[in-house]
Amino acid sequence: MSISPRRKIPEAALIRLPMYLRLLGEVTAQGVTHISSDQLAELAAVNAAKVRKDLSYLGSYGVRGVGYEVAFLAYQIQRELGVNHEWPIVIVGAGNLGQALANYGGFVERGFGLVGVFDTDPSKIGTHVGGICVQHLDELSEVVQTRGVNIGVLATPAATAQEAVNRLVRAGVGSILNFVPIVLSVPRGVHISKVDLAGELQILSYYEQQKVNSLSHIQGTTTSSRAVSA
Amino acid sequence: MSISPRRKIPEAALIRLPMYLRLLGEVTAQGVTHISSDQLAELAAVNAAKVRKDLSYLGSYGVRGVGYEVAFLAYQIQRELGVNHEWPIVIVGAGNLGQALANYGGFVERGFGLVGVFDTDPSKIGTHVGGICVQHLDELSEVVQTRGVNIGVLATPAATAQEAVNRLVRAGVGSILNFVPIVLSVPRGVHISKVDLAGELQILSYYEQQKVNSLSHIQGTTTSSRAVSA
DNA sequence: CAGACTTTGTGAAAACCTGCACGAGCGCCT
DNA sequence: AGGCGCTCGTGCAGGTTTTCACAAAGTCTG
Repeated sequence: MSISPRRKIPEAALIRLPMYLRLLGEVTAQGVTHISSDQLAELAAVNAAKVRKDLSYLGSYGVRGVGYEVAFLAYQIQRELGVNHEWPIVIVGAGNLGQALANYGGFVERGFGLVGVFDTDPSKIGTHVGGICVQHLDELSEVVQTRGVNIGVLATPAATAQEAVNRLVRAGVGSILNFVPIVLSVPRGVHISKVDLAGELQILSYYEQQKVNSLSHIQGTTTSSRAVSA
Repeated sequence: MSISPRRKIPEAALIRLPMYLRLLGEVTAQGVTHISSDQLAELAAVNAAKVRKDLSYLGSYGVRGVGYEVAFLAYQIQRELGVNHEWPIVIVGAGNLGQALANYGGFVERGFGLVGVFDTDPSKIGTHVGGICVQHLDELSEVVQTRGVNIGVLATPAATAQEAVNRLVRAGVGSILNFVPIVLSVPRGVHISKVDLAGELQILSYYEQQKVNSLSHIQGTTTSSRAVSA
């Protein structure tokens, strides 16, 4: 009846699938053809039961007493993620980050071909980044539609991000990877995945601060206000 | 007895604090002095009860019937995150991504001053990125110790990432923001935060694939095997 | 000052995720 | 063929996160 699996994969499990897929690629390169949940768990630094449960959402592709066939499992994950074929992507915003992402080899390497880079700054338009000529944002819709783009990367300044998203959505993009540290509003059905670089550092800062605090708690409070400057 | 709050903030709540902090900064710029959990929830696109519970981990800083004083709340979040003072950071790996991160203004803007960029490639060493002269990885330990660096950013090729992490840890770095798509092993107490750019796209790809699948399910299975190439 | 109104902080319920433990199925060896 | 050892798939218990709902505590008005 249905070509694709019927179940929906829980978010928490979904997040780990790219990691499993990458690890399977690595062991394949080493000539490994079969792998147990224990071995994969070790490589992924997670619990083996979790690996089995994650993989069970794809179907019963393991063999009891043997493990998983690496190539077959990798294919099933690819199919479930939809990465068994290429996805064209566009980048909106050709600033620092946008340019770096355009040049980042990791995307195309994993099947995401860059087909457009857009900006509104006249001084950027016409320059080449990542083998692509930067176009004006007004061209976005045209490119998205002719190339069948579903996924966009947002790397504009904060002030223009929402407008850029509106354009992406209007053009037909259904999922957006957002590097701009603001909360975007999008219609139902459009997926946003956020990467907040400074936010990540602030979280790490919390853990480091905790260490400092617990140290000063033991030694007394002598080190508490030293580095407080602008 | 203790300078800092006694409780530990749950991971899930911690992740949202940087967002709240940024939003508070924005409303401050607009002249807002007080804000309710409802308003903040709207800005953050989350449930209001969640906002209140998140903030309650910091202490009882709200006033019933009134809301939160923006400046005071912002200060408390900053203090809890440890971002009320500067943190020096280093970047290891001066490739595409490393250079872009070094040039990325968002870090310094939020209190993370770049004090070193390291690589092992002789052709990179001596070049300037983000206002910093790229040094050989052998200099890492010296810089980390003299500058009191606790946080490092990892952006090397996959093959050398683990070795780079080992050096960071040995030098005394306690938290690492990892952009390299491999599983790192670190001693207990060292915190790793992972950003897998291609992985994020693969997750978006899943959602887009789901849309395609459900469409073809309704219309019949005609579109299922067209773009499968490469 | 009392009563109406607002908003916080938090118990309790619901939803979700993780990890253990074990039954079930498979291959191999004798 | 039968038994043994290995590993998957999953029910269940424990933990975490989210959401609801409401008492408590404050402001404001007349």
